[in-house]
Amino acid sequence: MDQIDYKILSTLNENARIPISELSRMIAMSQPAVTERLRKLEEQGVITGYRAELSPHKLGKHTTAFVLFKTNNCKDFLAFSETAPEIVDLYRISGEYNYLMKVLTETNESLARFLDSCNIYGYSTPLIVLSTSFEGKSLVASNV
Amino acid sequence: MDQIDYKILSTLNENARIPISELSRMIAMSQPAVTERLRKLEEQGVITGYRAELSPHKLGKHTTAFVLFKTNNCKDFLAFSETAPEIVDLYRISGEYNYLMKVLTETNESLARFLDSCNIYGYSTPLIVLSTSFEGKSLVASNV
DNA sequence: GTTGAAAAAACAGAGGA
DNA sequence: TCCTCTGTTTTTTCAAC
Repeated sequence: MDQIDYKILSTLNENARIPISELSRMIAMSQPAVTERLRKLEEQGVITGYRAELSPHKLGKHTTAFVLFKTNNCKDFLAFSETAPEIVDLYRISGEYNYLMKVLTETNESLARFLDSCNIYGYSTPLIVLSTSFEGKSLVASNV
Repeated sequence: MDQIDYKILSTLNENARIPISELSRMIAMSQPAVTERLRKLEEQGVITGYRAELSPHKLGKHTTAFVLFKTNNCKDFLAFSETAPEIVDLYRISGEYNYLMKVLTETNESLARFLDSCNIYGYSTPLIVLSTSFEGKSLVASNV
C-alpha cells in the first residue's frame, strides 16, 4: 500500500465507474500496472465492493431516521431486519441500547407504522434526519 | 421508471463496475437501450454516483462510533467537520441533540482524543459499534 | 512496470416496430 | 418514443520484454 494505491482508492471512491484507461492517465502509470494493483486491492479485501449510490428522495423515500433500541431476540431480529426493506443499516452497539438502525420510509407516518410492526421494545424516539450534511466521506485522503 | 429500471438499479447497487454488455445480457435487452436508460437515471438524479466501498479495518480504522451532540455554531462545525477525516457521515436531526455523526478512528483512544478536540458540547457517550450487521442495503428490491 | 497487438466493450448513427 | 442493428472508436486483455 503506497501513495499510488491510495490515489487509486480515492479516485474510485469518487467515481467507481471510471475506465481504468482514464485512471491510469490520471496517475501516470500504465494500464496493466493499474489493473494489477486494483486486482490486489480487491483480493486483499481493501476494496469490498462497488455500489451505485441512489437518491432516496427520487425513489419515494422521504423520511430517514435513526432508531436506538433494545432486543433480547438478537437472532430473530436480525432475520427480520434482513427482510425489512425499511432497514438499510444495522449496528450492534455499546451502551444502554444495544442496537442502532437507519430506517428509510416514504413518510413520517409510514415510519411510525413500521416501528409499531417491529418486535422491539425500549426504542428511542426516532432521530429524524432533517438534512444530511454529508455521507460516505472517503476513508482515504484525496490529495495523496 | 419501470421494472427494468429497478432491475438496473439493483444490479448496479450490487456491482457498480459491471460492464453494460453484461448488464444488458442479464436483463435481456440491447446494449444501447440499457445505456440510454442508465443515462436517464443519472440525468434524473436517481443515481447520484458510483462509489468503491472500502474496508475500514484494512485501512487501520478499528473503531467506529456514532456520536449525538449539540452545537450552536452550525456553520463553523460544518466547515470543521468537512476537513476532519474522522467524520464520515454528518446528519442534522430532530430532538434534544441536533446532530449525529459517524466517526471512524484507529483506536478507542484516538476516538477520545478526537472528541476532545471537537468544539462541541453536550455530546452523548459515544455509541461504539461492536459489529455491523449490514450496511447500505439496496433501496430497490433485487427480485424485481 | 512498460510496450504493443488482439479481443472485447462502449459509443454513435440509421432504420424499424 | 423506444428498441434493434451496424460500423467506428475506445477500452480491456494478454503476450513478450
